Amino acid sequence: MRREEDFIPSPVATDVVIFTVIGNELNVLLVKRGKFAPLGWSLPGGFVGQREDLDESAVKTLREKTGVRNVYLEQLYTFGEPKRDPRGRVISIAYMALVDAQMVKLEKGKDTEGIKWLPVKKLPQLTFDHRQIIDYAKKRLIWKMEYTNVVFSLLPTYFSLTELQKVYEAILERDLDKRNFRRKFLSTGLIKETKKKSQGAHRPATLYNFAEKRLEYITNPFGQFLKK
Amino acid sequence: MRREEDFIPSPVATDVVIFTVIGNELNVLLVKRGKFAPLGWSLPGGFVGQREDLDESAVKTLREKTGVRNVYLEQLYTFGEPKRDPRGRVISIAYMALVDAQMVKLEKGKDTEGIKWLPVKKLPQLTFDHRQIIDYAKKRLIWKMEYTNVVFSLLPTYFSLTELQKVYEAILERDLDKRNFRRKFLSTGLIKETKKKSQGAHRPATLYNFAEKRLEYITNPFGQFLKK
DNA sequence: ACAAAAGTGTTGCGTCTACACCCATGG
DNA sequence: CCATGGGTGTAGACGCAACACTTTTGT
Repeated sequence: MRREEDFIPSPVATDVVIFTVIGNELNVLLVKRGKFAPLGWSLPGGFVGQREDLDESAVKTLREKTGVRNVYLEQLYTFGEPKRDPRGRVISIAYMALVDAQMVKLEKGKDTEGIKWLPVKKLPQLTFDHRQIIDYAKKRLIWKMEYTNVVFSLLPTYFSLTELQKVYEAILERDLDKRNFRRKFLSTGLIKETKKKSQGAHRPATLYNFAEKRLEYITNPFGQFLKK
Repeated sequence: MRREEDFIPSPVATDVVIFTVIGNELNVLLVKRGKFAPLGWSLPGGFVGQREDLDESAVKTLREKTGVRNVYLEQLYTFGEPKRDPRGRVISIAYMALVDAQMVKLEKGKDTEGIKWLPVKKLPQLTFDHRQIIDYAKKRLIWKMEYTNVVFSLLPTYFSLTELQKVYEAILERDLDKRNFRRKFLSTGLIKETKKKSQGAHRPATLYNFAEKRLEYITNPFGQFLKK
């Protein structure tokens, strides 16, 4: 069925789009390649080991760059256009991870000059097809925000409804109605009121936490989760 | 970042879940491996060539087995569990294709004893993790049926509303209300009435065709496309 | 007392669901 | 004329969008 020459294997890598929300903006973690060409900002990633599961490879990248584990991680898509890497063919399995920025300590690798959160709306030029991968990841994230409770990965354990709403607004890039948002979210049963209150200069907000920190599809009622 | 030994590349293959609807049932195309172990029913697939795009590789498999081209084809997910293939590590990029069974002429490959449509609800034991791949593909298909017009790939150019409904019912595995189905589908503007009529023993049905044979997300109104 | 953020209900509109009978044709 | 599948409308329930003021706290 296939020609013999075709059986020569290609290197396989994983690249991880790590998102977080900082100050009302969606940010992505990028590393500046400083040692090997092509230089410039890239997604963190690495080759998949011989005996390594694909998810493991992505988890390892995530742990090496951010120090976090046990966060939301999802396989997105596999990019394999033969010329996507100018140095030779590499097939890349893209992952998306969602983290609470407060939990992250950025750790520079030895091949990299820098590692930084950059706002998705104002990205510099990126190496390879990484811009395309991020665009795809963002679309998927928007979808997931509307139909699932993935948002829990972007927030600390205790949070106010306003903080929750701000995360949605940052990612959907539109304002939501406060009363409708609260009614809708509370009716899902995904979050529980706690006895804690926020502290600060103004009226303290009731803090909530998630009933279950695992991915749930919102089927109540069915239909788009958030309209306006 | 990665250990040297990890750079040894693994073979990469594509496996294609080819669906069609035959007689009110969703079917999948399987080949019976007759030459090389492990013997038994498998998804059609092949290794990705050195200079071959991933989509191309899937298209090639599809063409070799069914003779069709220009049908709906979508990358699904990449399976890479190190022991998924007992002969050694193979990373497999799964695709889903949708075809109109009438357009297909099954073509036996030289490594295969047989090639056959089998109903998804009563599959025999499959080799590797192919059962899992089909289960995943089916979930994705159900989703796409509800939110997009992918159904056009499963039907001939001209079709009646009843035929259209039967395809939905086969895949969603539930009955739909005839009046609601018609109203809903017609209101999307995705199909056009034609002057043709079906022939047969009873009252002739008006035949329709698709306004555009490209994938459209149904955003009218937003929300689940088909309830009951 | 004032600034700032938290919190709270109602109404109108549109979409979805459930449901039963007549129509056109071939045999 | 009968069997078979094609084709049609309405009413009630429910979810969604729009909208503005009061409360609580720290300073």
